[in-house]
Amino acid sequence: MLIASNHGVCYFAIMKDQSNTPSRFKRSPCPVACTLDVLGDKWTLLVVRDLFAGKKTYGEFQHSPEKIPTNILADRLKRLVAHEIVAKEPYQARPVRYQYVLTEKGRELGPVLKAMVQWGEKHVPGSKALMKPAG
Amino acid sequence: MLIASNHGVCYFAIMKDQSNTPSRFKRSPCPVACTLDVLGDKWTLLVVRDLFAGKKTYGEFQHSPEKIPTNILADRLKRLVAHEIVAKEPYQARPVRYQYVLTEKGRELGPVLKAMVQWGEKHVPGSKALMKPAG
DNA sequence: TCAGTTACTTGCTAATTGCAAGTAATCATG
DNA sequence: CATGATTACTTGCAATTAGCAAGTAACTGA
Repeated sequence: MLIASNHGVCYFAIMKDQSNTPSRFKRSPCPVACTLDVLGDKWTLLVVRDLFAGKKTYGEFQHSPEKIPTNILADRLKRLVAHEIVAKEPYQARPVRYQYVLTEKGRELGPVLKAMVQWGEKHVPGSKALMKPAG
Repeated sequence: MLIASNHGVCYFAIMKDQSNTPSRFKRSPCPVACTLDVLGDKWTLLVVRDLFAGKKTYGEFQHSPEKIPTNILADRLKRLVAHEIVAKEPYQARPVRYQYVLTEKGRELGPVLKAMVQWGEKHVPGSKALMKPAG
C-alpha cells in the first residue's frame, strides 16, 4: 500500500488557497490533513457510523454504547450538517421531530469507516463488530 | 458501501472484555470506536502519513507543513510506539539518533489513509495531494 | 571554544471535553 | 386538566488536552 506513489502525500505544501471558493481554515492542502480537520476527533466518525447503521434521531445516537455526551453530540451534528455530510430534515410536524441522514458526501465516507473496521478487528484485541439482530 | 452488512457495526454492544489479554480501556467493542481510541485525534494520522511518505526522524515530522507542536509530536510518537504501530530504533551511536519506522500493524493503516486521501481530494476544496519531487 | 543540530521537556494559557442538570415543546394517561 | 414521559436539545462548570514559547542535554564541525 503505497500512499505516496498512488495518490501523493503533501510534501512541499504551500499554504496559499488554491481554490476560488471562500475556503475554511486549513492546516495545509494535504487531503489527509483536510479530512482530519473535518473528522479528526474521537466522536465524529462514531456518529457517521451510527448513520450507516441506520440510526437517524438524536436519541438513537445518544443511546449508542459509547454514551456520547449530549453537548458533544449536538455540536458534532451541527458540524456535520455545516460540512454537508449530514442533512437535518423534519420527519413529522407537531411536535416537530428531526432526523439526520447522510448526504452523498457523507455516504462516501464508507470506505474510511470500512478501513477502520478492518484495522480494528485485526489489531485491537476485544474489538468485534457485532451484527444487527437481522444481519 | 454497506458497512453494516459487510462487516457489522456494533449495535447491541456489551462492555465486558472478550479477550484474554490485559486490555486497555475501551468505550465499546466496536472496531470503529476501538480504532478511534487509538488514532482519533487531529495529529496522530498525520504522523503516520509522514511515515508512509518516508519521513523517519523527529525533526522531519516537526517540519511538516502542518507544524505540529513539539510536545504533541513527542506524545504521539510515544503513544504510537506503545500501540506498536511504530518502532523506535537507533540508527547511529554517538550521538545516539533514533528513527521511527512503521511496524506491520502500522503499515496496515494504509487503507485508512488511502480512503481519507480519496475523500479529501474529492470533497474538500483546495485539498490536493502534491507529489514528492521524484514522484 | 562556540555556534549549530537533534531530540526532546517544561511551563503556562487557551480551548475542548465530559458530567450533570436544566429547559421547552408536545403527547399520553387518569 | 394535571401529571408524568419523551424528544431534542442548552447551560454551567470542573477536568483534561492542545498549543505556544522557551529551555535543556548531548553531541558535531569549524
